Amino acid sequence: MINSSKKISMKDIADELNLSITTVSFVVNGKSEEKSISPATVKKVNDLIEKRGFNPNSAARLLRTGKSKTIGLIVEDIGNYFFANIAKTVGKAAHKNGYSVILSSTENNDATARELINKMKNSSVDGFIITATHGLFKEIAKLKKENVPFVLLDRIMPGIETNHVILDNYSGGVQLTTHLVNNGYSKIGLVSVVSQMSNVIGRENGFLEAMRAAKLKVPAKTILKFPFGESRLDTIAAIKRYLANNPNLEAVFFTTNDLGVLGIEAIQESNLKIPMDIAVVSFDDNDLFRLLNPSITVAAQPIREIGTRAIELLIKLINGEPEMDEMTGVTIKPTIIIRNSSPKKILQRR
Amino acid sequence: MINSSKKISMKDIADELNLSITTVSFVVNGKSEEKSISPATVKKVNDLIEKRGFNPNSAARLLRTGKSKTIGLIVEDIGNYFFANIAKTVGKAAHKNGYSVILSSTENNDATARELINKMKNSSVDGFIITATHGLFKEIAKLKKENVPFVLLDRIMPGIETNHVILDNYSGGVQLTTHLVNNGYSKIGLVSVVSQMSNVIGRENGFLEAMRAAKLKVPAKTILKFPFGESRLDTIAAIKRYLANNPNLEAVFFTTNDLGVLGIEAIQESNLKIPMDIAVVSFDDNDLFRLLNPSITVAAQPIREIGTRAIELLIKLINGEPEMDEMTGVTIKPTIIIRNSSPKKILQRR
DNA sequence: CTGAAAGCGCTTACAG
DNA sequence: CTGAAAGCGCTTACAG
Repeated sequence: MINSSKKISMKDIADELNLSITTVSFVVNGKSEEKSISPATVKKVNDLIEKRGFNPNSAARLLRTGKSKTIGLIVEDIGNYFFANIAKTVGKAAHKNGYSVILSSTENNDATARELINKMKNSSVDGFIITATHGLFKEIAKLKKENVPFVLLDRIMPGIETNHVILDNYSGGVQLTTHLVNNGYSKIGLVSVVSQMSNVIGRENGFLEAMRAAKLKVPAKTILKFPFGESRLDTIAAIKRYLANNPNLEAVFFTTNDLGVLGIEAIQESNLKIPMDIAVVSFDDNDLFRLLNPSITVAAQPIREIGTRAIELLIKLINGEPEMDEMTGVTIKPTIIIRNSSPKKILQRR
Repeated sequence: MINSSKKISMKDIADELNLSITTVSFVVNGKSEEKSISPATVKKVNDLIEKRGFNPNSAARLLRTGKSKTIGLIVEDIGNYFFANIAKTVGKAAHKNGYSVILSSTENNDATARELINKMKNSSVDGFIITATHGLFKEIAKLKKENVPFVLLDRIMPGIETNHVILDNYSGGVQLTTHLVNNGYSKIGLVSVVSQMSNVIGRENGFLEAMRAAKLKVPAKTILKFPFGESRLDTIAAIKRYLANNPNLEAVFFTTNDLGVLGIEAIQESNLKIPMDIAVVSFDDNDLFRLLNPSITVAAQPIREIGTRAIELLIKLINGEPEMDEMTGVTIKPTIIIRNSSPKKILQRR
């Protein structure tokens, strides 16, 4: 293919100006002061760069310097409201600091996550923000051992001390549950996801602990858990069955955004009314929870803050600011938003 | 910094095995057959690679070959449901084909978009999927002239023929409006976004044409438009004022997902009931529209199909499959989902 | 104030 | 069946 508009290099600029590549490189990299390049030369170079539309080849630069000015963002599911907005926040801050971001979803699959980390590692990202999956222990340990800058987001890896930015899931679980208890509900079900990750465990333990503190029972059949990636339809059907099998349940606690949405769908399809027939609380917030009638009580995550703290921490790590062996853990409090799906229990029909 | 776990290179492998880098490179790149490397050698090399955890340096490879195996995805707003799911679909397909994706949002800002394209260009992405902004004519024209593989998503650039995957926005606008008309609504307002981009124009023209065909008037004050990036609160306040100023409006057509959500919020805050006080239709679908009571009639975009077609087309372009000067345009039909926000008009209170 | 040259880690045409 | 060597486009220590 004849490419008339061939990419232009520093050599082209240097040749045309009868200068050395060195000099061009100095002005391109803003070192003209430091290297005392004459203002006249600087101007000539800059003018020609402008005219020719020269852009330094980042592969060459990366190969030479080892700095890609790229960060790897690995999330569970970019289609999810929470992670999409994490990506938005991280992306903005990254660009402000001159970084690009390579993004990928793990779909909570260990093999995918491993592959992503390896791939990004040898495409030389300068650092990672990672939403870990359960089986990622070895990879995370390796990143740490290799001094790769990274911060864990949303969940930590039990057994490894790492930089991280997470939510206080336990507290959210306790608060949401206690709120239900205080409003008079005692038969409270839990709909969650099969996971050994710290975020889910935290929410579940918060629920369990609050129930225990209130001396309330949690029979096994009032706990429903889904494997990640269960289809929408199957999930709804299972929740409907669960509701039918637990006719005297007074309230349900959904531990995730996605589950909350499908739970509401299942409740509607079961012709149950919130909160008359069943009260509802959920983790995470979204448009549906806010605008549904009745609106849904939630433990909202301060998404912007989480994203911002993560990228700021990562950039510091990349710049070697904190001592490498000193870990920074940030835990952010959820915002409990009491809405209309969990009022004081007066009477329920079921 | 002492880095005990220094990155291992082909040279290390070659030296340890008393082979040349050439041979190692051949087996790494699966050319052992073609170059008739002895099976014994291949095994030795592969074993050591495994043992040492060698990964080829992609910067070096890129510098040499010019292929980065990375695609650039530029969307309007990754926080938006539509684009988040486009990113998800594109990411999956990309990985399946061995590509990474660099992602960024333009926030509908020309300068940002320009910057992103330039940055990605010199970080040598193999191709682009771009949600264009209005002022991007020059850049798009340049990409085309330089034979950079790219496909425009969601909206085309008037005046340049390019590969693209878009929705039939006009048809969606016509269908949604005609549906309202057929159900007896005549005073129908339009809430849209200030934009000269083809997608918005298409939806608006569809609305206008359907109204004209039905011989219905569209007074100026029943049209409300927002600049991109208007704050949530300001938008809601403006829609409330609009509703108050148009007390005899019978229905509203929202041209985007985000506007539809905020519109519903404004309607709720105005103590108006859908559809009794005002009927509603919107472009795009989401959890809220599906589960709200009443559920909202929409023109849904087949997101997966759009994303899949875009990435498939791009990969073909990167592989030079279609003739470079032959453009492929894909237009996908929206799915009209009639729900409860736009029933046959019996009586309205306002 | 400016330049010649080494080297980052690969791929590949050529040689044997 | 395997290897020596050039070169991709930069950055930077060193020299003058």
